[in-house]
Amino acid sequence: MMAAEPLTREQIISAAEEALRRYGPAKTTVVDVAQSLGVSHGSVYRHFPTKAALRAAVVQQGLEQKARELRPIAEETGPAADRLHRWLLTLMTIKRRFALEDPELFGTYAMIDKDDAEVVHEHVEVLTSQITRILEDGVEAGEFRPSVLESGALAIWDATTRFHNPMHRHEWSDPGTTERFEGVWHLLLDGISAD
Amino acid sequence: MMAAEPLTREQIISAAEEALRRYGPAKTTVVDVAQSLGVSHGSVYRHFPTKAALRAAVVQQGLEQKARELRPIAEETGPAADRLHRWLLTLMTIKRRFALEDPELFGTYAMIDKDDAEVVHEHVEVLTSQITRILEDGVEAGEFRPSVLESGALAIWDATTRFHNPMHRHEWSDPGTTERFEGVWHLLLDGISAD
DNA sequence: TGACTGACAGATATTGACATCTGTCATTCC
DNA sequence: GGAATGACAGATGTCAATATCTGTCAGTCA
Repeated sequence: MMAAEPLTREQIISAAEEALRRYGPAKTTVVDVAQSLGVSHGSVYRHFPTKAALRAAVVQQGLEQKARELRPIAEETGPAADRLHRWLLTLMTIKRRFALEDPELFGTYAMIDKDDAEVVHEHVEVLTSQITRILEDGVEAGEFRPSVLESGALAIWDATTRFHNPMHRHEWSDPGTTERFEGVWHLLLDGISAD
Repeated sequence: MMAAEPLTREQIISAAEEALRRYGPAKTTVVDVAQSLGVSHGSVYRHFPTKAALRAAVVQQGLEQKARELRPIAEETGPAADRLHRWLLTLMTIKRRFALEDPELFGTYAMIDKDDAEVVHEHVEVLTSQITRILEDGVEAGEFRPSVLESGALAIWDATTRFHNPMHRHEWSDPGTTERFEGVWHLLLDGISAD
């Protein structure tokens, strides 16, 4: 009918995100998304091969945004231990706030499957490389043991899973969650061994 | 009709466990359980107020059994670090084997909700107290920092969640899981700080 | 010609009538 | 009288008919 401006991939992702936020993953259809853009759903399929691919694109964009928020902390200068502590706390805070403020959209993130596996893997790589950056600074400054560069970033990621993995979201409202995080943080920093 | 031997709570739990193992949580009914015992389902309700309570009892018994398998390691004598390492590895192995060999029954454990919250909480307490036992021995022997007794056991539990929490069972088949566990273990033992 | 449409087939989800299950309790049995 | 039964009401689950959605593609429009 008309084509004043051609439909873009970004517009579709935004519209899909908004729909997911409002109706949740179970209720949003690609016809809904198309309608909110004033086009037919066929046009959406010009840009995304499947509905799952569209959903993955929404998740990817969201995760990239989260990584961008964390990045400044990783790139600061100053004591590495303090930076890492704040980086982890911020990660936790971002996820918790997201879970609370946008439960439907967060639910979309939580129900990842094989289609999103690549997206999630990428996200973990980006974030662990931010951790690695802090660890490198710490090692250089003599704050951290050099051997942590081996598998330290992923180990820190794994050890704090309970506090940032969406699967654990229902435990985040338990009182004492912050204390438990601090307990893990202490262990990560100092270990259990006597020096 | 007849009452040669009175029905016991334990018999019901065993029958329910067997039914859950064979049919899974979705398909087993309390009528099934009663039938396998040759009684009417009314008799089951004499011992358990609800089906959920029966399920919780099955889970509780199973968790107690798991704790019993771990206990010898916690009560050994010898280097505490090695014991803790083997204790965690054994915990991981028990859970992984259970998930593999009895997927239906394991699924029952994985779908915990508020009814089982108390049971799970108890289980965590029992296992963290085993960890505490090892930590105490380690502190006494001068192997571990005394301060780990504060929140160390729970912190170790939390930091290894990925490797023993049923929620993460789908990640256990990833290659590299053992390496990732060892990475976390290393961090827990030594921390990231230079000494 | 290239962005978009809309009718279409097959897949998926919803609905509502029906069947089974849970939990209760007055009654039976020893 | 203590243990078990089985008929029952309300809750939950099942299934097949029906409606909606996904993904395709021949055709329209500028």
